[in-house]
Amino acid sequence: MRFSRLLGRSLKEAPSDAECISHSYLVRAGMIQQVSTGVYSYLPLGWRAFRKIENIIREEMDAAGGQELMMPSLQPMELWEKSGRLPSFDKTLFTLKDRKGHVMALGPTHEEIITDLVRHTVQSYRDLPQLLYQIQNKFRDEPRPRGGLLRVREFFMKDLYSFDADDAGLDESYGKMVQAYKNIYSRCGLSAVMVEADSGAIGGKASHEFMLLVESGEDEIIFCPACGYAANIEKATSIKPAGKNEAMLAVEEVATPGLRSIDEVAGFLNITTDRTLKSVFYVCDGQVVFVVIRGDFEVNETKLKNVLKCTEMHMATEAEVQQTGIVAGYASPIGLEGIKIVADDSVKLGSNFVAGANKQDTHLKNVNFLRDFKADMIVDIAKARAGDPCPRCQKPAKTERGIEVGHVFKLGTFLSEKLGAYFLDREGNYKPVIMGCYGIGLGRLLAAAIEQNHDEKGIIWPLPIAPFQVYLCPIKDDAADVARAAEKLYNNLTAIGVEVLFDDRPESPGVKFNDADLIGIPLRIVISPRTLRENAAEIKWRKEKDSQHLPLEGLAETIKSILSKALDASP
RNA sequence: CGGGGUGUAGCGCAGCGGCUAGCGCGCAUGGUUUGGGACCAUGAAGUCGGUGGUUCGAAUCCACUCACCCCGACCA
Repeated sequence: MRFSRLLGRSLKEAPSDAECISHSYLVRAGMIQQVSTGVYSYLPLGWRAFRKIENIIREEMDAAGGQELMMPSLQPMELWEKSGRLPSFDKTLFTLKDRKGHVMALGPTHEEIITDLVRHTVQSYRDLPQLLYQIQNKFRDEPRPRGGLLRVREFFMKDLYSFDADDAGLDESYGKMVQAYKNIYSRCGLSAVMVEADSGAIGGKASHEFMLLVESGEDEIIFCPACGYAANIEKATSIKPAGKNEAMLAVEEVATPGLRSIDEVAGFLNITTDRTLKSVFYVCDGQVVFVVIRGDFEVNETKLKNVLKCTEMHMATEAEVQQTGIVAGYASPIGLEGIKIVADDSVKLGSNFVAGANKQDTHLKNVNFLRDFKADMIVDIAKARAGDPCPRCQKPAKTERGIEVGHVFKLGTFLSEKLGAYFLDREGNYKPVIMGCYGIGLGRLLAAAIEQNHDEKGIIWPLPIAPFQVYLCPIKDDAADVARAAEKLYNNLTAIGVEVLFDDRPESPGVKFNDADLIGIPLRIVISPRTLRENAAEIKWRKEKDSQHLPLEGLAETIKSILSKALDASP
């Protein structure tokens, strides 16, 4: 490709709305352009990188036994009503009306469609297993798109759905996909970690996410360097350190004027926060729930939502709290009636806690679980903490941030039952197909790759997903011999299948070098009067500082073998 | 959905009652340059987000509205 013909130009200044690196560089390098909130066009350069990723994913899906197919974005609401997942998608679902007033949805995912498809095509255990996938755009009206390509409303996703006759089959399909995913990230030149995950709106049983670890990531993970335990913070557990276990003392009131937060109260009474009980209120499907947890822990809302089995949950507003008669800031589970109380199991770890008195400016000392208050549920709803012991091996756990670039689920049979995807097994029994689903967001993976691979000058593409492999950069190309040598090398490289971006623009060296760094093509070749004096060209990797000179003689072949060596060596 | 913010040339911004709306980058033409975002000259490019109002006069003040951004809620 000749740079002079390439659509899109680089920008010196980042768009003012770019808050993360990948967004800024993608726009500055002329790879994407925003069309609307969370809606982007890909320009040729960005699309080439995208297609590299897409091809790697397709190859791995095929290698794992997947069959590619295509399903519509336009989906009838009836299928969503049938599957019962409408409430969990709710406003996230884009809907529209056809000319007859019939409501349709723009598919946020395709489990409903594929299950319906399988219902018509799979009748016998002989038709199973099936691994079916698609690489298509999906639509979700996100409450808040952000970060350029990291969280958008229209996005490309590879989704594979597995259909098996029994649990052993599901385990096997799941295992194949986990391996395929590891292959994909590694072939893209990226290092991803697999973590245990909450299954969220998709529903189902076991679930894992694949994370690219970057500081700017919006997900937090807990991991154990000693045994390898790793989980999304939404799912993670850690061992809660026991508090002081003393003989129970009599409850007494203590005046705490104006002190509302745990830190203020603990500071005032000169005790540590693990000697206190914290009260938090949520509204779950319209019902107020009182949550009590030891003061040094935070509530993990995902866990809470799961134990309450509710579809909509939010922190109670001031007004909602007051309606229940609770005194905000001084709330207490003691003597509370008519409200569901959920206690974290940390309230059992310790004694003689300080808790609210349900009375303005007052707390209670020496509060003990069971003696002074009870709970409707006593469960683990605490956020796991770095530093606390790992649940597997008891060594201290650590925390990292990451970007979710893949998610796999064991769905089980709830969708096949709802949508009627049944088969006859060997014994003639009528059974629901057992499902799994496995998704990768392509645009997000592209952006995450940049978050993980860049410097202050620009992108540093891993070779396998770079839009071009080589940036050919003649300098002083009004000198006839430079132009001639560059043209020749460009033709030779192209002829043997090397992907070259040929910077044939009449620009100064500084402009070309800076664009080369910004766009981030892995290998840069410079031809100038200086190199021609030695009958050579300068070769430099984007990720490295130093360059070397190689003879022009047979250079195209030399470059090709350097590239294939590098591709083989990539992680 | 709550709070905050921004809409002026392709991009980044200034102008915030006074008449022909500016700057930098980019773009076009010509010339001089050429190993890390060169320089000179000339030039093209704007319904000042939209609607309505106040005023002799509105990019500027007011109201409404739309779009976009940030924080939170929420969310693969």
